[in-house]
Amino acid sequence: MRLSQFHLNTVKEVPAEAEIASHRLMLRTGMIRRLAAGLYTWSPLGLMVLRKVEAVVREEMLRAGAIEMLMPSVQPRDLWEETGRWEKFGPQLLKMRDRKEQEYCYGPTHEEVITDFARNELRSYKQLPLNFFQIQTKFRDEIRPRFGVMRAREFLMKDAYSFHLTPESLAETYKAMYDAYTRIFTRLGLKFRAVQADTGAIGGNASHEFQVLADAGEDAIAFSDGSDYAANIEKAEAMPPSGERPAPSAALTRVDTPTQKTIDDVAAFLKVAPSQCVKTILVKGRSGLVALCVRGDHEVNEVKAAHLPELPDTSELASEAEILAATGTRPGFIGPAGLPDDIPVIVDHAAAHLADFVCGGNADGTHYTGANWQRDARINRVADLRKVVEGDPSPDGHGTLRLARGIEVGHVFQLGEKYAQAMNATVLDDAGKIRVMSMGCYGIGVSRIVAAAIEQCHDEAGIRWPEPMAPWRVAVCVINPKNDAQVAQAAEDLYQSLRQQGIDAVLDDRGLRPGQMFADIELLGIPHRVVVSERGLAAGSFEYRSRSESESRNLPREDLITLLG
RNA sequence: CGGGGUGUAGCUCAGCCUGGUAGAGCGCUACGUUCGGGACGUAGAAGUCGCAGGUUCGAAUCCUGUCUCCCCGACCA
Repeated sequence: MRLSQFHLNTVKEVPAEAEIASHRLMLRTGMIRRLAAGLYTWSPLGLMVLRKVEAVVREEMLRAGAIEMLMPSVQPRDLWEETGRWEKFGPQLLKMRDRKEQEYCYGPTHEEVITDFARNELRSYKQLPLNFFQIQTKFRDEIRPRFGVMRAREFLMKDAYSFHLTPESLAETYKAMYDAYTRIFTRLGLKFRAVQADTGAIGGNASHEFQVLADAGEDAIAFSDGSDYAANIEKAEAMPPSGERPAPSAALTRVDTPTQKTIDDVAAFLKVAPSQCVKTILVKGRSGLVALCVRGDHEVNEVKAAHLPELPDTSELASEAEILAATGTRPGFIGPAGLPDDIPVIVDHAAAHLADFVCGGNADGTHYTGANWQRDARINRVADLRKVVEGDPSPDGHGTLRLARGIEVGHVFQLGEKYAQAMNATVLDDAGKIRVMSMGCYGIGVSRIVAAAIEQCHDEAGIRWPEPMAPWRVAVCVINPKNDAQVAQAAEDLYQSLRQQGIDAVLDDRGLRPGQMFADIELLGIPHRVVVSERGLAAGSFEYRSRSESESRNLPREDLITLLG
């Protein structure tokens, strides 16, 4: 490619609301342009990168035995009614009507369509297992799109869906996908972790997320420093403290805490550690309110709470009015001691291990000190309710947990029979018996990978692409081609011979001043730069500089080609 | 969904409080000088001030409505 014939439009300024590096750099390089909230146009430059990612994903999927197909982005309502997701998916599902008033949605995912395809196509266990994948645009009407293509509404996704007769076969493909994902992210040159993930409302046996490590990540992940244990913080198990709970030694005493509503305020006011306090949160249960108790220095893990039999799949905080009606007091002064009998008290392991603790007094402006379980406060159930924190023991018994931020770029999932059952996707087994198929699904956020890579690989000057993702591997820059036909010709020759050797090179023949040209090439993150100038020509060499090095070196043509080849 | 902002030239923004017919920087066009780290000079093109209504002699500016986009919150008592 010659840049003089390409469309490149780099800019110096970006809107103040572009907060994170990847968003800013994608705008500055012109890779993307915003069309509306969460909708972006990929410019020719941006598309080159997107296609490179896509190519790696496709190659590895094919290598792992998956087969590609393409499904419609617009999907009819009745399919979604079959799985109950027309309602259940919520407002993220973009719904629309056609001229006949038929209802459709823009596909946020394709389980329904593929399952429909499979039930029509597949008749016999002999056809299984099969793993179909597609790479296409999907749409989710996010509450708050942000960070450019990181959390866009429309995005490019690779989704694979596998079909099996047995759980063993599913597990096998799951493993193959896990390995393929590991290869994909490794090939792309990203620092990532595969972490255990919550299977959520879908259930199923196993699920892993692939997280690119970056401070701007929206997910928190926990990993052990003594083993390869890693999990999304939603999933990471908190181990119960060892040993017996200490015996009570203090008397239950009501103290005035007129304005102290938060744990930090109460702890500071009473001069105790937050870890000696019990935090009580009232949520809406399946019937009536439910009290969740964690230690003051811990936080409730919503996802774990949602697994409690007392709570619906998505729990919600009780409103102040509901709390007042149920307990006669306001948020900030709720505690397990003396709570009305009809409110179940569910206590986290760590909180249940406390003795002589501080908790809300169930009367405005008061707390208790010296509270003790059983003697003063009821426990209906002890459970793992909290988010793990740095320094917690690893659940696998090896090492302690550390926390990091991650960007979820891939997710593998054993769905089991959920969708196949709902949509009656069956085959005959070797005994001629009708069997519901087992399914797995495996997603990769292709467009998100582009942003995640920039998040991980950039510096002051711009992007520093891992080679497999760079729009071009090598930029040949010409200094003052108009003044010297020999220089222009030498650059042209070099460019041609690089191309002939299969080296992915671009010729910057725009005739810009050097400073401007170099700044652009660095902003774009081209891994290798070669400068062709009168000076170098006279010396019989080319000036080479790697994007990751601050010094350039002069190389004769042959050495240069060897280096780049 | 709640709160707060925002919308002015292709882009990034100022002007609005205190009403008098629109500005800067970048970018763009032409010419000249310059030419190895985002050059300089001269001249120029370019905006129904988001939209609708109102107040006023007069509205980018004040009022009402509406839309857009952004930020924060929507679970830590």
